[in-house]
Amino acid sequence: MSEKFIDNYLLFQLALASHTFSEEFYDQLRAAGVSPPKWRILINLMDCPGMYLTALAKYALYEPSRVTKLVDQLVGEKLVERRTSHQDRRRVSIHITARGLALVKPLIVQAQIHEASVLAGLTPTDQKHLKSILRKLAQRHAEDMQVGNLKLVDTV
Amino acid sequence: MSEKFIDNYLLFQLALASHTFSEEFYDQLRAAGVSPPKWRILINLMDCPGMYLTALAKYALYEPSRVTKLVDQLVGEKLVERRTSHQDRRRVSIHITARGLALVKPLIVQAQIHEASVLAGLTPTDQKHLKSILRKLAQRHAEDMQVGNLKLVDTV
DNA sequence: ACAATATATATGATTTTTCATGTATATTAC
DNA sequence: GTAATATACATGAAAAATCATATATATTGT
Repeated sequence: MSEKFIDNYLLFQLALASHTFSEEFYDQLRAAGVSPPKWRILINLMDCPGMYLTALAKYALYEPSRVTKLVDQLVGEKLVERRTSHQDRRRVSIHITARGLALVKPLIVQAQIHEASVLAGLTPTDQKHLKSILRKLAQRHAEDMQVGNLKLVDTV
Repeated sequence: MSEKFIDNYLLFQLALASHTFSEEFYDQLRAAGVSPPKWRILINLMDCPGMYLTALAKYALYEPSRVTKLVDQLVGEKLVERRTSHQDRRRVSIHITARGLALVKPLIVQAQIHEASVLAGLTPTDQKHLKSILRKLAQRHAEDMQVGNLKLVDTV
């Protein structure tokens, strides 16, 4: 029972929880032929269609140059498309296609079922506390990344 | 204020929290010339010296073949060493060297200071709840991975 | 004891990811 | 209006990570 540093170190505890449950779900994703990075891009575009590439990168937690390449692939599969902004011709807004939606929608259902199975391991009180605390922690990301006041989409 | 799927999806909330705070600390690590994967290996060996490679992989959340390569590098830097087990000659136990300890110890202090700064954003009650819930969630990893009854070290 | 199977780690090819830099457009300062 | 700077995204070389498989040793069943 010797107490290890790791076991009470918040960053490790968060990484462990995130890793454990994400890998569980990623197995389901891969079975459906979707790589985890593609899922992360598609689900963010579902929530916020037409997001600019940079905003998408911040929300999906990837570097912009990586998102460029992921989008290249997704465009090749006709799951998303690029549109150059007319307001600012440097910017590219990314749109999920009907095909992309058709792929991602059933996965959202699976994700919700899986999430429920994870939460089922906690008491209802713990469930509420966890979500509430994670929301508070998320505000720090918004501040650090200036995600809050970021221009997200191409409003024509 | 439209509620997005992502913002209330546990796996994303966990990934976001983990990513945000880990990246904060990784900046400090890189400033000290230590890559995040090397830190993860070293800190786990600090907690449990002589761990077998497979056990180390499970605790550090990496695939065994990746740990082989990380250990190769760390051996090259004389931060760890490999020892073949006499009980089971397939197994390799990894030991942190004095040089490795000297490198990692000050980083632990930095990690604790950083962790405190993260927790400072929460009320004491939330802090307690968060750690307690994350411990409960960690049990699932132990079960899934059979980390609990795994033979960890080379007991000579 | 022997064959068949399983486990621990390593290896090398392939794929991903990162890092530094390039190109185009926009913004700011003068 | 022009030069200087900043921003958005893309590109390509380099580094890292993954995947399938190899090798060595252990374990199991007969």
